[in-house]
Amino acid sequence: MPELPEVETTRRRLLPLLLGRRILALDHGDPKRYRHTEKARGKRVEGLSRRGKFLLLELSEGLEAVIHLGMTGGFRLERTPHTRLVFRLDQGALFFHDPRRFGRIWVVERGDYREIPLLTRLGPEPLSEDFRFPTFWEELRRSAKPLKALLLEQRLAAGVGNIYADEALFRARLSPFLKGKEVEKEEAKRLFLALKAVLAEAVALGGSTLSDRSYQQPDGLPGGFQERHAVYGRAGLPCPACGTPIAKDVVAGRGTHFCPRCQPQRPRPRSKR
DNA sequence: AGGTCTACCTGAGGGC
DNA sequence: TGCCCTCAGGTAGACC
Repeated sequence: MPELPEVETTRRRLLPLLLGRRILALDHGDPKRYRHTEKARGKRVEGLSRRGKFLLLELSEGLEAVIHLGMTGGFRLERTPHTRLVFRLDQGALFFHDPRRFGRIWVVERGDYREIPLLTRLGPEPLSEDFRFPTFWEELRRSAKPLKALLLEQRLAAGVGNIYADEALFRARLSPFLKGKEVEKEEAKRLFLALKAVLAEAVALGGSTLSDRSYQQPDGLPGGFQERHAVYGRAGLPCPACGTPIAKDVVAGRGTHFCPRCQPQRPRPRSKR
């Protein structure tokens, strides 16, 4: 599932293919999912950035193409059976592949995100200077929601999805069930640092490619972070830290993996006396 | 306010 | 072998 590291890797690989190119047209037959794409016709690609899980393609004449990969979206150099949209360029083409069709594209006036409310509600970029512990801690302690739900909301940090939420909680040794307001400052600090570390490491390895290979780069290259997963997709397998079998449960409606021993359900029982 | 459920999609994998 | 069922998850929205 494309989360921050996968989207960032996609951005880096697409950059040389798109920068300076002119878009001849975006071809598709699905105007509900791919909005106002006619506006991109004839525009030049001036930049490619990322915000959370959104790719932002800066176009000439003050336009912007906003792309969300959904669960299975990605770019390919050749047409696939699940190509949903084609970027026809002055030199070559790029194929938007998306078996489950959860991906979305909007062409808008630059910065006009009225049709994309989530994009305006995103919290800070966890790998940027904007990600600051005091704000993180203030938001965390105000909420009665479980940590897993908070991480998926995109408010504490933009771009975290199911895989990296589970991996960050494991690294911070915090239960996904623990409520924000039950977290102590030291624990919050661990989570803050774990998020940065796990995301940075995953970006450095090109993200995670799962066994269904739904996520890969345009040239077919897989990511390398899946081999570092400590808990995600490892239910029943031994915890890399203590050997206890990894548990799987549902939190916030999502499959959630954790080590019942390293991530106890209650905050660290403070030793009395 | 938080929790839970459903919908949107389709391929993969388990069970029989 | 083959069919049926369930699951997976990013996000929105309904409802308790």
